[in-house]
Amino acid sequence: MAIPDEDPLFLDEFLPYRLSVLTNRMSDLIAGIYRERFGLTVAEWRVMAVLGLEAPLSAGEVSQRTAMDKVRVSRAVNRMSRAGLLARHRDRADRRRQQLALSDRGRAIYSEIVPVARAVEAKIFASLEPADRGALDRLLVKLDERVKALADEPEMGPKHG
Amino acid sequence: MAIPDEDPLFLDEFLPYRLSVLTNRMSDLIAGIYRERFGLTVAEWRVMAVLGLEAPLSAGEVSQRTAMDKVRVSRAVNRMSRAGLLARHRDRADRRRQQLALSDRGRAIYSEIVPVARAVEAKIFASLEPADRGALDRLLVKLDERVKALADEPEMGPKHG
DNA sequence: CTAACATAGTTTCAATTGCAACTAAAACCA
DNA sequence: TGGTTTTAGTTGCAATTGAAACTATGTTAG
Repeated sequence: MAIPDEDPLFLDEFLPYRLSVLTNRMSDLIAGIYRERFGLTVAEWRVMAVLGLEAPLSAGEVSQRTAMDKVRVSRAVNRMSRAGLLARHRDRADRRRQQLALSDRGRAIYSEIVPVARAVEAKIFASLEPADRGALDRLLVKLDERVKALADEPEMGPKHG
Repeated sequence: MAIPDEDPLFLDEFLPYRLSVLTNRMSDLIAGIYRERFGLTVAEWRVMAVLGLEAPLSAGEVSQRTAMDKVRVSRAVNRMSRAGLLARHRDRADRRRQQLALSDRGRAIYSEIVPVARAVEAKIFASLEPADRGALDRLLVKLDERVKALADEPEMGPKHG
């Protein structure tokens, strides 16, 4: 038999699968909240989150800080600019860049959305003891390092190896 | 000031964000391996994983077991059928359904891919002590339950509330 | 039996995505 | 200085996605 009965692979015990399903569920939940209450996509929320903390930033800097590629940032910035949530000024020193910063309206929404984001996070993690949260934090750090390292290995690398 | 300096929200300390970034990195890594070595997408791998364990299944059953919507399953099944990886037979008792099962060729690839999937999982989780893995397992169960519960709440629900 | 409804799976269509090509501006260098 | 290369950000395009409509079949109620 080709089926390895001795050591079957159950998808719901397979950690990458479980992590993916959980994360997608969580993302959908959160995306729904941002969309409904603020008319923002997750990409836009991320741009807002970094600009709310540190501004002005160039699109490239936003890209690094949000782990989103520059196309996604460009589009999020465009929508937000059209919606009057942020201002873009060409950087005088380097006219390829633009300095991005939240507008008053953007900052107002930022002030509203941050507590909501915290509340959602709190609701999600309410099932975890404080010790569990520390553990989760530690695990995520380890896994993230590991996955980044693996992605850089030639044998496992991204794209064609 | 609109910026809550007292309690700033750092994106890289925000758990939904961190989970999302980690999972996307992991997915990209794994997707690359399946694609390169077996010419399969993640959706196809999932279909293969459940059919390798239990067959025949209908598309709907595959959909439940893989947490993928029926459109995605339909397309994965189509590609796999064209590639000769699985056989579809109309269910005699209910001619709307089809019974899906891996072909010999599908089973051969299944036998090859399962150890690879395990090896990738092992590589990713090699940085974790056995106790850590137990902890991760426990945390994922708790979080998944929690997120599912929240998604069903009217106030947080999916789509328009 | 038949009309209404329900379900399995496919297809259509519009939105999202990201790679690659592009434009504009800077940096390098000979 | 002027040509080549690099970088910031945008746009074109093709692939992916999923909601909603659709087709075919099955079930239920009258």
